[in-house]
Amino acid sequence: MAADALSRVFSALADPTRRDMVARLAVADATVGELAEPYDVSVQAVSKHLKVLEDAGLVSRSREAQRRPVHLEAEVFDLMTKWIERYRRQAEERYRRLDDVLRAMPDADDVPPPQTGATS
Amino acid sequence: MAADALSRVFSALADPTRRDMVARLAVADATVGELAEPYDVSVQAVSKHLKVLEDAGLVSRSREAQRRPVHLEAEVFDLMTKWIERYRRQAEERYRRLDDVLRAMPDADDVPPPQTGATS
DNA sequence: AGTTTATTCAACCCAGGGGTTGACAACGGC
DNA sequence: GCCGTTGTCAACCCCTGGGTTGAATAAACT
Repeated sequence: MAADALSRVFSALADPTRRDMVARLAVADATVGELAEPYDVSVQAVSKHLKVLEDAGLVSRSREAQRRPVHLEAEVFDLMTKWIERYRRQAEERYRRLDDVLRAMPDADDVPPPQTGATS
Repeated sequence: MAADALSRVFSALADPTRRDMVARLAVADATVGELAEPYDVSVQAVSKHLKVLEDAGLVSRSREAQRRPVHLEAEVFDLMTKWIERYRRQAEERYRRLDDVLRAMPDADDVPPPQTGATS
């Protein structure tokens, strides 16, 4: 579901096990078996997690003999950081602007003017 | 599930509708009704989405008459960006180091030395 | 007090996610 | 050629997530 790339990346990283895998893959490539070892789940489950990460573009696998070493693809992170930064900045700017407004009118709390209050 | 904060944030943003809400809230606070208007889902569904965003710490609601204006809390973004940047940097550094290694040994492809090959 | 407006709560439905086990495919080693 | 290793596919189970509808709460308006 939610076929778009950004959703897939966020969704992939919403799982602590998968985040941990990413963390470990940042240090070094690894095989499925190696990745599975620390967790007490089946290798199949880990394989599924890897598929999720792969579909999100976070990871690539190169066939090498019967091993399938897993490699972290860090570029996809940009997709997220760009999205996040965009709205973070927007929100911060809005906050700053609000500050300005408040500073500019130090008096007008909420009190509507007693008459002719058509200032929507 | 996955009670940890980071999982909640990633999970919250894994939904396109919720990301769109965040995008709109970056521009201005809004009420539930206002937020619901563009989407063709029930107001209840939107209310649920907001609960998810709130549990993730991405938005806050202040009671004001019978309205519950929704406000974006951008600080939580830091949680994600920190996580992401950490592993992105690590991965990039590793990549750089690999480059160095490859540049340092321009000859040794894969070919193991024909004898006394105990160099694991 | 009664009605309207704004929002949430509760119960339910269905699809998908994460887990399992068991069988299968693809290789390298002997 | 056969066996062991490595990984995936398939079927299944259970639970959560997003959606629905209907009722309940809360506050303003009249």
